[in-house]
Order: sequence, then structure tokens, then C-alpha cells
Amino acid sequence: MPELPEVETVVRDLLPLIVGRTIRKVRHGKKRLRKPWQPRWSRPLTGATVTGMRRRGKWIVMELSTASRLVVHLGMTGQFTAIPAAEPLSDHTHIVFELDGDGELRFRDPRRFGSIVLYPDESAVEEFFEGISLGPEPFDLDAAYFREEVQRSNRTLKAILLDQRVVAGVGNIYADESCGRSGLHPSRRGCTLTDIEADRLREAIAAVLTAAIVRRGSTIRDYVGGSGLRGGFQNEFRVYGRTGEPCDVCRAPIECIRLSGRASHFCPDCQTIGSRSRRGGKSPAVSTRAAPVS
DNA sequence: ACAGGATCCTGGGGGC
DNA sequence: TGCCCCCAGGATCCTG
Repeated sequence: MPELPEVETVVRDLLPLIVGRTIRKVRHGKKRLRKPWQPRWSRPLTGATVTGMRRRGKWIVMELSTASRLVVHLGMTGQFTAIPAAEPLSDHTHIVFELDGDGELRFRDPRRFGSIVLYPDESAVEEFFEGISLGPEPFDLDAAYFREEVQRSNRTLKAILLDQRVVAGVGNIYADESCGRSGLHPSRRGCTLTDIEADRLREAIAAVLTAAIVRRGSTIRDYVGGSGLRGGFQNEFRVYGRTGEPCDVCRAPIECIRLSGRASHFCPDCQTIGSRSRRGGKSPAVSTRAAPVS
């Protein structure tokens, strides 16, 4: 569920709530996460102070005074929140970090696709990211790198954008929105893109993710930030989840097809399948948002 | 090597 | 109201 903007929001929310706090105790449930929590991790965490927290792609890295690191992935339905200890424990709460003073850091994940793993130090975390070939962050992406990655691939743009080795942090929502705002059809093959189109896509990715972070991400169903607040970017989707609704730019009904096993939304008129627009006109600019027609 | 599909889970929503 | 089927924001493994 959570993609880069949602994970970034969780980290920004949690930072002021947990940095400087000391873990008094770790509790964990019985259900197995995708990468199961090891009970032997609890003891070395006890007494450790949280010194920082950062995001890398869709991963959260929690930095501790003992040099160890907790690497967290929210999967599709994960929630990582700091709340008063008196708050009742929700179903599917897998791990609870009791903090000094009042408050607990809780990891909840109904669908159990998420994980929390302890690494001994920073270099072990870096090794892990290298091991999964995690790609660069989408902001300030090198233009030549992105063109090369896209144009050498026979895959669809949708598949390329979902590949965390190419760019870290984009998921289904923001892949569709990035294609939408760059006027590119998600079923286009990467190798058919011109340099200019690849550049447009790269800029759209950064613009969409930046706008979504400002709105605290998108809440479709479960997502909440680190303080429990929902996101607001779902109200600004141009294509995602808008099947049948009129495109903001041209009023054509948004269509939905399946690509890489995922629902993929697009405007059939604004998003080009070939090298030219089906309308024969210019594609909509990346960074502007057309005023809704009333 | 590459691309695409199946799979791990649970809960919610729509259709009947 | 209840049941069944389908769907879901992700990552990984398997197959062709």
C-alpha cells in the first residue's frame, strides 16, 4: 500500500515523537510476518535510544544509539505509529516498542506483507539495499541514467516504474499518475520512448511524488501517517481509481487495463500509445494542472 | 536474460 | 442478512 509519499509522511510524523526516546521493552505477537521478527532481537533493543529515522525508497531505517538499525517495510497495509500506551491495542498489531515516558511505537499490518528486521549496523543496512539492487531516489534522478534504463527495456512503462531497481519508491498509484501527467500511455514499451519523453516521465515522477508528500500521501483504505492522520492526495488523482470519470484535461472517460498484474488507469486521448498524440496536438505539460471544467 | 504471471495474507465491497 | 467472488497501495519466486 504505502508508496514513497506515504512512507515519507510516516517518517516525518515519527521523527519528533521518537527521537531521543529510549526503548524500555519490546513486545511481539505470534503471527509471522513475511520476514518473521526474531525474539532474540528484543533484548539488544532494550535500553537503546532512538537517534534518528530516515526513508530509502519505501523502506524506513530507524537508527539506534547502539549502532543497530531497524529496517521497516510497510508492505500493503502496514502502519507504524507512535501513540499513548493507554490506547487499546488494535487487531494485527505485531510489534510494540514501549518507550520511556508515556507512549509506544507500534507496528500493525493486517495483511502481513510488511516486515521489521534488525541489522547490527549501518553497513549491514547498505549491504541489504545493495543486495536487492535498490535503485536511486526519484528526486534529482540523473537524466542520462533514466533514459538509459527506460530505453534499453522492452517492458511496459508500468512495469519499469514499478521496478524498485530502476527508481526506488514508486508503486501502482504513482506509476499511473506519473504516466498520466507526462502524457505517456502505461503500456508503451520503454524502448519506444524518445529522449524528450523519457525526460518528461522523469520530471513527472518527481513532481507527482513531491505534490503527494505535501498532501501527506494518499489514503485509499488503511493508510495513516506516523501520528495516525490520513493523507489527502487521493483527492488530486488525475487517473488513478477514476475509471469512467472524465479526464480533467480533455473530458474523455478514464480507462483501466491490467498491466504487470496491476490495475492501470489512463486517459485514452491524453496518453499516447505511439510516438504521436492520438489527438494530434501537444501533450499536456507535466507540471501544470488544468482547471477542472465545471 | 528477460518478461509476465502466480503467490504470500486478510478485509472490505459489490452482486446475488 | 448472508455468502461468495473479486479486489487491493508490494516484493519475491517460478516459469516460459
